[in-house]
Amino acid sequence: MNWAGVRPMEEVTSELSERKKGINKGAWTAEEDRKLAGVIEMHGPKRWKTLAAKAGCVYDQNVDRVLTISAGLDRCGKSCRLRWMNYLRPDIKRGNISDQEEDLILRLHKLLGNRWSLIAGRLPGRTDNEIKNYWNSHLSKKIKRRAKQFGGETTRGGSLKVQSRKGGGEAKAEVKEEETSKASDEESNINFDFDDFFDFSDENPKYLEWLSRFIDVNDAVCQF
DNA sequence: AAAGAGTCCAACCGCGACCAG
DNA sequence: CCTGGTCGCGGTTGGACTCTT
Repeated sequence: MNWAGVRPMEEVTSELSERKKGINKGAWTAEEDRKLAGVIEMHGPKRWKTLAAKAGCVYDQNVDRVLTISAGLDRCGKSCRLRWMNYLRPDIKRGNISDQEEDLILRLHKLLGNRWSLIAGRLPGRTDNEIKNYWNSHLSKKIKRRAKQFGGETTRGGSLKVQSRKGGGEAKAEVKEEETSKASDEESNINFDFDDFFDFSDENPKYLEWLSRFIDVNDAVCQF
């Protein structure tokens, strides 16, 4: 292989981003998916802006050189990240939310409010977007129906709200007594009730075993 | 069969936090 | 300390699909 005239990755990256004036929007095509998956396979799911520019390049990491350049992804880094996180990731679980998962979502939402990423973190293979959509399309209605049915009585304990921490790094749920998450307030006639949340007395053992894979119940109780 | 209403979900947007220079 | 780039989050939107009339 003759490397003469083959340019370093950094040079190509900056040229590609220069070239890109129009950013593509809307639904992703199979070709875009393939390009994005390819470039993530090589570089890992990070530096999304750079990845978007690199997609379309055939890159040999052994020699840090670009072998060929085809049309890249006219997508912003944000869009690439979202596509990967919500659709392309290999560990994504497809299919319907099970009853057990639904129950866990309900419990976690009571505890955390609209902290979808935290909730998703307890449900392997499920994305925050998926859970958020599921909540908005199924569960919120279900709860409203139930509340109507039982005359709005949804709580018997004190309320606990979770500070919303938008953006940045790993999620740290800071539990605070006074906080206002606009969205959680909306549903939050549903106040958190420790007794209720951790009351597994009527659960069958099989479910508890499943649940314990995602929540260390003892740990959780101790934290409060 | 057609039109309107309702539902679902992928994708976009705006914002705030983090971090390197 | 400040600033710009980047990332991740929750809210919202819009189009495709399904259901109802």
